Parts: sequence; structure tokens; C-alpha cells
Amino acid sequence: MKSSRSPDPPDGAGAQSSAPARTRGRGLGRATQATVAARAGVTTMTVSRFLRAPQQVSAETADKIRAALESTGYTPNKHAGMLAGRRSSIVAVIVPSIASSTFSGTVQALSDGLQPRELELLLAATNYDPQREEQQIRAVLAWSPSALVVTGRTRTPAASALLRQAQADGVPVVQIWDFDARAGGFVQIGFNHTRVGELMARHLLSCGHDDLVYVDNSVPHDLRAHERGKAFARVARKARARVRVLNMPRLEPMAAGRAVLQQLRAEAAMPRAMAFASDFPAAGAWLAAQDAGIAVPAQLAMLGFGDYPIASQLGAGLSTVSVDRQSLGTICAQQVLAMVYPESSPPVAAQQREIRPRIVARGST
Amino acid sequence: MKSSRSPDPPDGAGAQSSAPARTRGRGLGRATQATVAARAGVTTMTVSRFLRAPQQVSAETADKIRAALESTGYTPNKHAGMLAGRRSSIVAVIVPSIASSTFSGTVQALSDGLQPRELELLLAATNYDPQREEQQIRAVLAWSPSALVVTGRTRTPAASALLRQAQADGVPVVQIWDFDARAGGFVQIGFNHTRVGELMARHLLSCGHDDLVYVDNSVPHDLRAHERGKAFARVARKARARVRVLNMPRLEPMAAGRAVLQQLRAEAAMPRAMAFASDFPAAGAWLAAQDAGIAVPAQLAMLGFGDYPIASQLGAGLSTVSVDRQSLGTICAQQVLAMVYPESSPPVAAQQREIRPRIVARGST
DNA sequence: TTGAAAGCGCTAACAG
DNA sequence: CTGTTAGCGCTTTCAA
Repeated sequence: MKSSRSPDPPDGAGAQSSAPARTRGRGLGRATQATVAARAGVTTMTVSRFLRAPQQVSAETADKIRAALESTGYTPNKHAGMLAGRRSSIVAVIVPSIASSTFSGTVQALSDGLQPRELELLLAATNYDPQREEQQIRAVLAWSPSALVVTGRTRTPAASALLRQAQADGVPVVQIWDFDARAGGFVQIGFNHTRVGELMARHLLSCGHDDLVYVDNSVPHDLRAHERGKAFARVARKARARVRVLNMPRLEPMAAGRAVLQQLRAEAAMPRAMAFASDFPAAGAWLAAQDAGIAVPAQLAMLGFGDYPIASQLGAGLSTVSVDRQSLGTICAQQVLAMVYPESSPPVAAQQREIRPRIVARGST
Repeated sequence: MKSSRSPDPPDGAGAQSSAPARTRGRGLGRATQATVAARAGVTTMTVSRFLRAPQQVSAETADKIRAALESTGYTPNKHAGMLAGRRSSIVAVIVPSIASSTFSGTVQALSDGLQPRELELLLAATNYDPQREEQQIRAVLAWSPSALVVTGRTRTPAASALLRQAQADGVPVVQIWDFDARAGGFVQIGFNHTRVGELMARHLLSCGHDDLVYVDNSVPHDLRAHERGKAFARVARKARARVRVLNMPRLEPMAAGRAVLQQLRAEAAMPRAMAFASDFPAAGAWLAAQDAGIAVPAQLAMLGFGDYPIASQLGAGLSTVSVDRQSLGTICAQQVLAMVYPESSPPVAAQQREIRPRIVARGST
């Protein structure tokens, strides 16, 4: 059984204990393929092969290796595997925020979709800071990810250059949460925020309102919310309606929505219809309206965005715009798989990559 | 300028274009330290040194290297760095769910806390499946993380063994979201769920109620919610109150809370006080109660868990149990830093690691 | 302050 | 079916 073919396995070729012994050399001290190979009386190549293509190894040898694997408590070292094999099984994902339900549903679906192929998620949150995004792109690229998923289409020039470079180097890049036919360069999975703003304005206009407010997010770099607001205002003005775009105070979103409504009442500046950057401020305002005895929609129509669970729970329901965040994540996962394993994963149809927002008309409009 | 000291840099020693050229050899095709070294007329060692300890390199050389770095578009290869240097800058985090606000707030705070030290987050979601957790622990360990953060104290024996082994191999392990003085082995940051259940029951009892319902989560492996429910029932029974533990239907949480309330009304089985596995079903039930004209708290007292933003927004407020999810994440980050960089990061006081849940009494009780 | 040598753990390519 | 050789890109150690 004794063998000295392998170059100095950390565990020693003749280790006796069933618990893996650890000796501190230069390495991590864990069992390596060399340790396993020594135990099984084969070379590391055979162990490596067994691990990746067991059918190429004879049954006998396989049994010995299995036993050795077991008794050494071998854990592969993916860094070494990556270095030698240039396949990293890491998918890097950069989103503005982890805590916001906006992105967490998508990330969850993405994670679930990648799980079967044993791709792991390297996740970073920019907190809507473009500088930080740039740093994070740089940082995750150092891990040679199999794919890189980023949020939105606007970023610093340097960040864009990094993405282009990465793509040129063979790292698939997917942009999510935004879809702009004119923005080329990377695969996009998302929806058009201008279109959403237009949709929202047209919905309220079609209900007969001509005094509108759009309550925008006050996060400076939530450009997508601003884009919806701008489109909303443009359409409203075109229809000769009165329209104001307000910024919410920088509070927790529901509290911010509540505060906006209270402010408008205090100033006797109430509009007849309000649209919000998301369902959460809309819900806060809805609850404030209820507390104040304002009849919705008779005195005030309200329209949210996102179709979060809360929207269907408020009284007769909060009207909103639905974008399927979860399926966005699922489609993103499919797209990533299609790019990483083109032979074994079906491509995603171009038309699937554009998520269709739609008005969900409930009791609040 | 021409040099052939370095072993065959991918980019070639004399590349002219400002954009880094790429030729496919065995490697990734990206510029490596060898590429940079060749451009700067030094060895890779000097480049490596410059990158990690610039002050050890002469100003002249530093300038040359900086220029070469720039012109080659060098991106480090962290796998190679890890393999040679045994430092991975990856922190692995395994949570039951990414989408649930329960964990996403904590993960966000953890991510923010690790950001300054340039540690990146490898995130996995178990979806409350113990088998999947075991796989994921195995998978992330292959990346030799600097630290491993797991959720809760209950897992498969194999998973526990993996964690113990990892810790023995020098990987710091932190358990979050649970705190049990008897559960040794790993650092814990969290709170005691039994204590929370007791707290909830005592609060309702102290309001004079003797007919209680606990609405439990129906996710089979959300053991922590069950633990709260069991403690709740025990305390209630001890006080000779009537107490029922109900499972919510498997719906979206707010909808599930609404459904439970409707069911109880339909069966004419309404209690006088209800406690919920979280604020979301509580909020759903609160809204249903409001729709049904049930006076809260006069006819029905309601108590949530988690102190999510919605709790403070409902009418006179939903009473709840506050546990600071964000500070849990922040403290976890500090703990990880203290374990990864013991010389430069202050230790976390033991007493800080136990998060104190407290009743937030609002208008619903 | 800089360099040479060796090796981290693994896999591609080629032999046998 | 199994082994040999070489090398992925970086850092450690030691020497100059």
C-alpha cells in the first residue's frame, strides 16, 4: 500500500487515523488530491478524472478512490481547479441593493435557476453608488467569473469599459432590470422604464384625471425611477393635464409615502391622482389617506409600481404596474446558462428577454 | 525595451497597441503579472510586490509599473493569488432565503460591513432545505472562504461535521439568527427564539387575554418559527389560558394571514388575541380584520414579529417583537473581521452577540 | 530594493 | 484505463 509516487502529500502516504490528519506545510493543511491518490494507490490524475468523469475510471479503482475520498475528508480546491482548467463556476451579480424587495426576488430566482448547474453566486450591492459599482465590477472580475450580471444600463465610463473588456475576454455579461433597444453591447433582460412611466400616466389620464402627481424616489442614482417619472410627466403634459413631480423624503419607503401625502394635505395641495415610484410609498400614502378619511379612488386615485404582495392586500387593492421580478431572475438564469454552456442549454428567445410591464387595475384607480 | 526574461507573457513583450491584445494560449488570454512585468522591464516579483506593498518598491520602478498596469488593462487573478498565498477574501454566507426581508436586511448589513475590507460575499440560499444546505456548505468550502456564515443551529449531522471540520482547518464559522447558550461549537450571533415566544405570550397574557392563537409558519423547516410557537403555547397553557397553534396556508405571507383570519371567522372560532410568526401574516390579518369591521384591539388583539416597516404603518400600529436584523448583520461583519484579521480588528464583546428581542407595544394590543 | 527558484492544487495534452 | 509532463498566475522564501 505504501507508495511514494506522489510528490509529498500533506497527509503523508501512510497516515493511519480515520480522521484526516493535518500538518502545516505551505498549503492549507487540508487533504488534496495527492493525499487521496496516495491512499488509493493511484496518481492524482486518476483521482482528478474520477472526480470529473467517473465513467472513465475502472470500477475497482473507483472503489478505492471513493474510500480514500471518504477517509481523507477531501474537499476540492476550486481555486486550483479554476487556475488549471479555466472554469470558475462563479456567477457574479451586482445589484443596487440586497435588502430591497425589488432586487431580492430577482436574485433569489437567479440563484435558484443556477443551483442545478452548481454555479455559485458572488453577490455585491452598490447601494446606488456608481463609484462603488465600478470598484465591484473590478473586484469580481478578478475571480474570473463564468458570467457577470449587472443592473441597469447606466454606469461610469470606466465601468462600461471594464464590462466591454470582460466580454471581449470571453466573460458573458448580462444587464438586468432595464431594456432599451438602442443600448447595445450587452444582453439585456428587463423592461423599458420610459414605457412604464407612459403607461402609468395614460392609465390615470384614461380614468379622467387631469391633476397628477408623480412621487419619485429620492435616491439620487435610482435613474430608472427618475426615467419613469420623466416619461410620466411628459405624457401628462402632452395631454394638457397638470402634473407635478415630487421627491419623497429620505425615509423608509412606506413612511416616505405617508409623509408625502400628509405634506400635500397640509399645504392644501392635494392632486386628484398620484403615481408612485413603487408600491411601498404608495401603500404608505394609501394608509395615510385612509387615516385621513380620504376616499380612494373617489377623492384620490393612487397608482403604485411593482405589484408587490402588499398591493393586493390594501382594501379593494392598490392599482399598480406589474413586472415579473421573479421570472426576470429565472430568465436571467437561463440566459446565463445558455451563454456558459451553449451546447447543453437552450437559448433564450430575444422576445423573452423583454419583460412586459402591464397595468394591474385594482380598486385604487 | 524588449525583454525576454519573463516566461512567455500572453501579451508578448513588445505589444504595441494601447488596447491589450489577446492571444489564446492555455491561459485566460488576459494580461498577467508577467505581461505587466515585461512592459515595465522588471520581474513578476516586483509587480507582485508593488501590488501588495507599494512602499517596498522604488518610486521610479513604481511609475513604470503603474504605466504598464494601465496600458495592459491588468486584472489580477485572485484564484492564483489564493492558491499561492492562501488568503481568499471570500466570505461565504448561507441563508434560508434571499428574497425574505427577514434575511435580506441582515445580508445587506453584512455586505456593507465587509465592503471596507474588500471581502466579497459568496451567497447561497437553502430554501429551508437541510439537504441543500449540506450541499451548499460543501460547495462553498471548496472556495476556501476566509469565513463561513450559516443560519441557525440545526442542520444535518453531515453538515455539522463539515462545519466542525472547516473550523478545525482554520475557517472561522459564525452562526446567525439563533442564540442558544447550550449550543456550543461555533460563535453565535442572534437571539433566543424560545425567549421570543415566551415574551409574546406574556405580553398578550398581561393584556388580560386568555384565549390565544399562535399562527405558525407552514414552512416545515422554519424551526425557529416553530420554536417560538411552542414556547408561546407552553407559557399560555401554564397560565391556564386557552391556546391554539395554527398553521398558515402556504400562500404569500400577507395573503396567508388574511386567509387565517377569514377562516377563523367562517368557523366562528375567533380568539381574543392572535400572535403571528411574522409581521407579514399579522399585517394581512390586520387588514382583513379592518375589512370585516373587527375592532383592534378591542375585539381582537394582534401581535406580530420582526418589527418590519409595515408594522408601524398600520393604523395605530401593529404591536410586535423587535429584533434588530440590521445590527445583527453589522455585528456579524465585525465578528467576521475580528476572526479574519485578529490583529487589526477589535473583538466583539460576547454580550453584543446576543441580540435582545423586545416587545414594541403599539395600538394593536 | 530587486530577483531566482520553488511550489500552491489541479487539469490539459499526450503517451502508453 | 492510467500515467507523465508541463503549466495555469501568483506568492513565499531566500539570496543578492
